[in-house]
Amino acid sequence: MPRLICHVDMDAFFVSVEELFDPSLKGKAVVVGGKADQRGVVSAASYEARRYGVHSALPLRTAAKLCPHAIFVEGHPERYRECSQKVFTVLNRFTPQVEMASIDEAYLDLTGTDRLHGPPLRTAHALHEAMKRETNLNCSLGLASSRLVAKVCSDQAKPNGVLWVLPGQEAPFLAPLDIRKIPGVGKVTEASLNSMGIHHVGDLARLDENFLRERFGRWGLALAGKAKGQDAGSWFDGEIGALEDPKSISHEHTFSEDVADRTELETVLVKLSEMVAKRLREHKLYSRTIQLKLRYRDFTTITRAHSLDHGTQFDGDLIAAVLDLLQRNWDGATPVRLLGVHAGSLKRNEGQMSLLDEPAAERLRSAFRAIDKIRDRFGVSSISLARSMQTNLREKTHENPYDLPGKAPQEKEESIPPARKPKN
DNA sequence: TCTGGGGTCCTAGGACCC
DNA sequence: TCTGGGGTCCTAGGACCC
Repeated sequence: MPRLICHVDMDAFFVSVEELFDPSLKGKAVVVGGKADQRGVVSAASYEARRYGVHSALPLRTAAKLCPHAIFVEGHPERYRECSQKVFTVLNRFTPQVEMASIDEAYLDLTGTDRLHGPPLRTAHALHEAMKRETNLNCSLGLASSRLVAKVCSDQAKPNGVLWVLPGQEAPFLAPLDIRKIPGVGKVTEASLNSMGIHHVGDLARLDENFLRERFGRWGLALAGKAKGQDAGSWFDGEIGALEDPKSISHEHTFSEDVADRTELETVLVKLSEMVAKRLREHKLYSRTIQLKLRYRDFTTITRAHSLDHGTQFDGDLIAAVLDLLQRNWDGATPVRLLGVHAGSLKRNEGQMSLLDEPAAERLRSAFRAIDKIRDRFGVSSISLARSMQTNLREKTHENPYDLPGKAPQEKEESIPPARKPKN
């Protein structure tokens, strides 16, 4: 029996959520992502704004030129997460086999649920209506025998539609579509395929697998499978709904104007490190590879990594690694556009090489639990390790205060600013 | 046009070990 | 001595997705 996969994709999700909070936006050209003159790109555009050529990833300033009368609104990640949770709740009632693929889309495995919900189209329509009723949001649904076809399907069904591709009809459904409709085919692959005279999925499906493998390596094999609607390649395969740990956690910041001041760069790196470390602790994960990212004015971007001999989830370790990487890789003069801190090689435990004995490690963890609670209430910047405020001192004394992951808990001082109002 | 932020996966070279 | 082959780790960069 073929699988029955449903892909649910929320329509103009960020814009629709903003409309829930401000109904006056409805029916207007709305751009979510920031102010019209900011450095940044469009996160989402309403269908009205799209008519002027505005789309996500477009620079905000360009969007403003294309659609001068558009309303530009700041994004609200908390609102989107909250709505995403409601979406999940609705879906989860139809089957426990739900997997949120991102904040606004999900896969459901509906194989064998016809006795419970009826035939596929009836199930899909029930889901569609339940979503509208309970979240006030529109979505589009794709039904098919593979994730890949279901995803392409929901895209074809947009906006606010339902589309089912019957088993056996995958190839004829895909054949006339533009190659770009295949998830994983972006600008570069498209250009490359176009140069070979391949424009539609059907052209690709007719090609010899070996030819594609010679031309594109393993990616070529995956492509051949995709052209036939198979969940070929690694990540599309597998159970729906299996929860997995994240593989990396990162935060980055683009300055509104390029910065060449060391202290300012270090201050931002400390903050980014603290945010990453906090999320490592929330996930109960330890990272062994800390990476610094630098982007310059001309957009050239470098990443420099350092692997530790033990995993860590503590601010000081990340800060030490990242400041050291900056020291070694930044010339001290070139203006910086973006800074990033990335934690990779994530594990559920520290590994064998921990520098701390277990009681010390537990004292540290408990100190950080307290710190994280304060940060949850008052914001990340409300509390820092005393040392992390002394980036200047490090320069002057030529010693690195972060060499050890919190030599002892008493080294950390809580510093709560006098009158800082809690958010909300 | 002047390019965010959070991710995943893949490739490729060099080190290092057996 | 002029020369292997495989496996794994580390690092850097890039395509792609939402």
